[in-house]
Amino acid sequence: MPLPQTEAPGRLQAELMSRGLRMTHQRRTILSVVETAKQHLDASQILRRARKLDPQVDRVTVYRTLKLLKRHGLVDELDLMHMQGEKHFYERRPQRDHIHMACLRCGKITEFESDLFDRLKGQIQRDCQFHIVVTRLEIGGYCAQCRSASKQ
Amino acid sequence: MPLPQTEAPGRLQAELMSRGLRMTHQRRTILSVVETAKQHLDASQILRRARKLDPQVDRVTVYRTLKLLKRHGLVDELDLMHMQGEKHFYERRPQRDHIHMACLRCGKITEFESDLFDRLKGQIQRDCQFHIVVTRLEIGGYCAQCRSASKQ
DNA sequence: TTCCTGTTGATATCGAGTTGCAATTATAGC
DNA sequence: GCTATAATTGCAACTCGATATCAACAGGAA
Repeated sequence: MPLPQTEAPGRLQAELMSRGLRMTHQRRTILSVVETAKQHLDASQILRRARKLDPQVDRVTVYRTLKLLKRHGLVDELDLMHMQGEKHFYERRPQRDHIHMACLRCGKITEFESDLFDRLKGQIQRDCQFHIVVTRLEIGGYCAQCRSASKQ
Repeated sequence: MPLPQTEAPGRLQAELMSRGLRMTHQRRTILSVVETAKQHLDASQILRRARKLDPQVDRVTVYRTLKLLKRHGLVDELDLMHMQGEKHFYERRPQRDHIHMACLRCGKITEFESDLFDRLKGQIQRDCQFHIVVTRLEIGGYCAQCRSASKQ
């Protein structure tokens, strides 16, 4: 019995299709996982979730699909300061770049947008004649909660 | 015949000793490699250079020493946008944080300091109540040379 | 010089990611 | 709706950076 294909195509899927890429069942599954993720997932987490939807999906296909999405600028790859080994995390590329802050004590990841960051990128493009394609600003430190907790 | 131990101890070595850490021959060798590096080196390059000074130095000791230096905030670990596989690169932590720009075409790494970056960090500390320990801003794109080369 | 503890090296191992290749399948053209 | 074909997939073996274990060793305080 075929799975119900009633859900809306999703932005990632529409993007890939408009670029003339084949839309396989596996890709649809992986894209839906990435698209609906509410946190930063690594490749093995994406695989696990994809397998729940379609047990046939292979590790290799996840890696290949992530590489494809990255190459097309549809997802960003994060390291999150290597706080969890050498894992890489993925998120849909947002409209506006943001900064990732990782608390070295509790591990919480916070996101932050800033005009200053946008201006900094503008300065770099101008002063260095460097055409920016992708940025990654990750900050390690201690979040407000952990700071006040350690003061007591 | 013992190697001449006449060279000045070096800042890294002095730092580690002042923190009460044992100064072994291997550590001295690895520190001198890191300290005199004129480019960003990965672990295997550091090993190769260390072995030229002391063929006894083991891979494992290089990894352990780098981890130690990182933990003490004496070196920074860079990914350089993963342009060369999963290698990590190391550099002595500078007085003032800088940005790394990686050209996606020629691979050149450029460094850049900016008041805006310093102000951005200040904003984050203030607005997010986040105590910054380490930052990493890496930018991928196309350098001036490659941009003008591709226009012809 | 001695002793104790931190450090090292050899080996095995881990885990993320990749490669080669035969089998499968999406899709364009009829 | 078929068919052809080129892209995609799954499997297995593999690469490579990094880590764990543990016995042997050595820095440095007393």
